[in-house]
Amino acid sequence: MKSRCYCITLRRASRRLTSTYDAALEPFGINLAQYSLLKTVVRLGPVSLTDLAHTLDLDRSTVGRNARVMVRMGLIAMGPGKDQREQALGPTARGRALLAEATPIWAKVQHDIDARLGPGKVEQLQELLAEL
Amino acid sequence: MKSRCYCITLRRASRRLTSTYDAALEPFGINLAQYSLLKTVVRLGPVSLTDLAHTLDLDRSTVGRNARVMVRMGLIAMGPGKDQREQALGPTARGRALLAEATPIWAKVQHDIDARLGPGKVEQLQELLAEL
DNA sequence: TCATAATGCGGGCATATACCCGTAAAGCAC
DNA sequence: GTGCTTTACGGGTATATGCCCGCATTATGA
Repeated sequence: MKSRCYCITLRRASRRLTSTYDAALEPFGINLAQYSLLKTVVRLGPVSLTDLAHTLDLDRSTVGRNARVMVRMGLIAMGPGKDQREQALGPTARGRALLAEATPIWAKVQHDIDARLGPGKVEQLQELLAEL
Repeated sequence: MKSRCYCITLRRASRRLTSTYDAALEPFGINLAQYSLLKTVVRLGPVSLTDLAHTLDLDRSTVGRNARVMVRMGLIAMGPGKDQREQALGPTARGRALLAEATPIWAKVQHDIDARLGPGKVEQLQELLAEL
């Protein structure tokens, strides 16, 4: 139980919290990682895989594969980029709509966490995590 | 960058910290998840997959697969359990030896984190993570 | 005792994630 | 302009992780 390994504690918390978000997003047919990807794609407009990966702090190949799944879902579209080699990712209409629908639920999860931890705690947590 | 999603922040921190531990353990040919599994198997002696999964707060099938990799590595052995259906996992001599070798390095990583965050911060972080 | 329920696993399926290698395209240096 | 380097990807390989289903075994209750 009480593994003193900081990393194990962190990983466990990450899994648990992820599943909370996943459960909340489940009615929309997406999970947290996909929600995050979709939101970023909407925010950055047409964006290359490399830039997206950099923004999300994920490996490019990871983003590429995850994006492909969402292309299959019809939430994201891949078009030609500035180059012959570059892919430009953008949201589809359905992607935008889904994001708009899901965001209030996501916000509720965030709010619930705020409420559970109490004022200032989330900021404290974010700061500590940033220092890691 | 500043994704305000608490979960994304947490996941990112988890990935980053994991890669720190992974890098430190790399000379031993194992990663953090494997180190954690090995340590728990050593601690619990002969233990079933189900109990191990419960202790690690992981899905049983995940533990089963991860353990299989370590059986291939010769660090863990699977034997008959109390039942016909139960598998008993235990460390091999090599597994024990590797754990003993790797633990000081793991401790150094922990210590470095302590030093980086400053006194009390780690406890604070652990508490916050536990409340999630 | 016998049928039903619970337990312990394995395997299939899917996502998430990273690293490495190869290919194609673009940039640069001379 | 030719050749080397950098950039952008795709695909292969591997681990991590969870869920569901099916099978075998054990426990339970009528």
